Amino acid sequence: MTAGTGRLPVGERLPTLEDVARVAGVSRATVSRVINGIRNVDPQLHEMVWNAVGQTGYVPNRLARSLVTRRTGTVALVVSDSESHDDDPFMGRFFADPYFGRVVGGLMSVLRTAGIQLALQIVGTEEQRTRLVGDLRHGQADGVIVLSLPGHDPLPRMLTDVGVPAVMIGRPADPVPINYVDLANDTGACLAADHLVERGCQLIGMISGPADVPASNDRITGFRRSMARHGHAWVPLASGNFTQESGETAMRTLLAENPGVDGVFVANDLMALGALLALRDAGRRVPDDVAMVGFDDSSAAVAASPALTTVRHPLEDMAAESARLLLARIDDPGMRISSVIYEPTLVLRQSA
Amino acid sequence: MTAGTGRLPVGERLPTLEDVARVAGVSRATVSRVINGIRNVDPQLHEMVWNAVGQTGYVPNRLARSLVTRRTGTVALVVSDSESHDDDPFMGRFFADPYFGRVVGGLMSVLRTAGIQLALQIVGTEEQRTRLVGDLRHGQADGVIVLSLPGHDPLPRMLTDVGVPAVMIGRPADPVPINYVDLANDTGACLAADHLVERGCQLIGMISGPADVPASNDRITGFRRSMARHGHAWVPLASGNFTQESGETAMRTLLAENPGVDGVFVANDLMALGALLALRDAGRRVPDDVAMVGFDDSSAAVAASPALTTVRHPLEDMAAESARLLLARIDDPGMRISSVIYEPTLVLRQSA
DNA sequence: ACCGTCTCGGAGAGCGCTCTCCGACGTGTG
DNA sequence: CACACGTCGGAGAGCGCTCTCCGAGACGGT
Repeated sequence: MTAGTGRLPVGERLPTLEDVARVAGVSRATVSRVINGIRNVDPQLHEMVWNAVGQTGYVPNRLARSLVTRRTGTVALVVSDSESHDDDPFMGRFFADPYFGRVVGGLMSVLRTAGIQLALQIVGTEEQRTRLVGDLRHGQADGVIVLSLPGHDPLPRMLTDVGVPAVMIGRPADPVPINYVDLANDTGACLAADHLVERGCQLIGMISGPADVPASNDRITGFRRSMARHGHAWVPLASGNFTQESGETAMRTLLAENPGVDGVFVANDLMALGALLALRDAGRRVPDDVAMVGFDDSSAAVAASPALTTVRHPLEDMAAESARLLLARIDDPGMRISSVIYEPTLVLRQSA
Repeated sequence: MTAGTGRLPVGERLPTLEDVARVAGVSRATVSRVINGIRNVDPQLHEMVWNAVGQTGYVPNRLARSLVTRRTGTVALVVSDSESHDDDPFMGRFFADPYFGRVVGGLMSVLRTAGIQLALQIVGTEEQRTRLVGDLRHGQADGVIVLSLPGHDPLPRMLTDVGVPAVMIGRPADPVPINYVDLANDTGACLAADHLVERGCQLIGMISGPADVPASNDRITGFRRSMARHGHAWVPLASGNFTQESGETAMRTLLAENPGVDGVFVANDLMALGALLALRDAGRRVPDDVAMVGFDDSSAAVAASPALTTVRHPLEDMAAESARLLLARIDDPGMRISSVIYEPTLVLRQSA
């Protein structure tokens, strides 16, 4: 606990372009040209200007610049949650999940080299959504990365309607002409199903996420399709909400309804962790009695015991790609809308 | 893959204050007053203005407003890493760690209700640091939350020198007159030591983090102090870097050098996870042969098997508090510098 | 010697907003 | 009836920057 006054540089006006111009003995325009490296300026003036910049300690004011250039050097990361409202504890869970961090990490790996900062926005209410779109139209950010949460979100449509450069991570629930980067979730589920079947499992169940999340839904359909191909028209299914607890509960349900289950595909690693607990409680060994395949290849997968065989989700790469896509889109607004789908791979460990 | 033109509202200029004024038949100043709810404006004009706003679909331009008010409604979250440089893979690890997400979640819980957005900045190089400070002086953000990484970081000092409102999460390595929010790491370590001793452990070791991180260092000194008080002047120590792998390695080292170890305090849960693996490999049961206490109470702690007894680190609360502190500081720049230290608690589970 | 042509720097008009004046008007007082 | 006083809206000067003109000068061709 130290006391202090905060030493505000009261009245100490920061040097402006005008000041630099005065010191260098040229006009504002010339300084601006030099600073922005534009065209042919006499080398001598060029040097005088840089000297003046050094002398005054001038730093351009990004705000003022943005006002006229309509470029901010900022990309917004909006976490849109159309269902929940302001103080929803759900958001806490969301941020604690590695998903968020991995996305941010992937985005930043591209953005930071481009010198662009990420502005995090959470929108829940209708009003916030409208305000966000309004701000974006004004060029508050050069573009936006949308992370869509459960439910049918009106935001993607609103964004495309006003022509704001946008890229979604994860396919939008409703068909919207928007760039997106996604994982072939169905293929991933197929991988899991194939592996469990090849392993000799006879009764294979699935623990799914909420059906209204496209990614989750795709995993279900992919799994069912693959299982059907292997001659299992019907598969036992229990659903959770991607949390560990829900995975535990779902596993118990599955076990109760299908005591003979000897293989299970869990739609994300966190739920798989919970499922593992439930199996242990039930006295089933993994993988001997029940084989398990997770999804995401998160750090939880290697931390689990037994370590989880899981479908690898290259989230960082996808986030990085979405950043690249957005940047390209910003540079060329006429760019046609395109999306890139990543193929998942199966990572073999001990659980199956 | 859909094709489209991106529907830019070319030439469709957004309505400005001027436009609203024209429609309402008043002056710009009056519209501004109404929009900002200032002073006594004739109720009739008041209504006319709001009608005009509705008619035109006017949305204030935050940039333009910020330019004159010197307020942006943005707080910067800077992750300062004085040691590493641009493409350091370390950052990837950092973001994937729940630490980052928990901090963001805590910050946002406060900021979003205040209608403030978070701008994420990563600064590695000297140049980036200077630029950041320059931008901040210009009011690019109203204040900044600093997340300090390993090493002695010059950023806190730079920030206070120019009088930018700033709050650190985690005590600065060097004494700097800056607001910060921290955890009583030493107390937490004492808690762990006391518990292991009370449990009857005879030879208690520690797996620490890097010594140059203040938080990590405090855990070491706290642990040593408490152990000394219990009559153990010397304690076996192995250090890691907070990753799971490093925890595994450290545990092996500890085991090799002190085969009789029957208790271990691990400076974070992630390393504890690794240590658990190493112990299993070595055929030691937890907690029967070796008792273990972790630190953080992260999701990894409950996911581990056995579930980890750990020191709870109320990171979300701390982040929220730091946001509150910053907001207060922004409102009242003369506020004296103060810091708040949180007390950790021990969460008992199975590992000890 | 005259006239395009080209190079390069300056003047100045904004970008969209806020906020300080200042003047107009209405009311109460000597 | 003249004057002070208070209320409220408008004019206009910025905030710090960019960028489009435009004019001055240099240069070469006829």
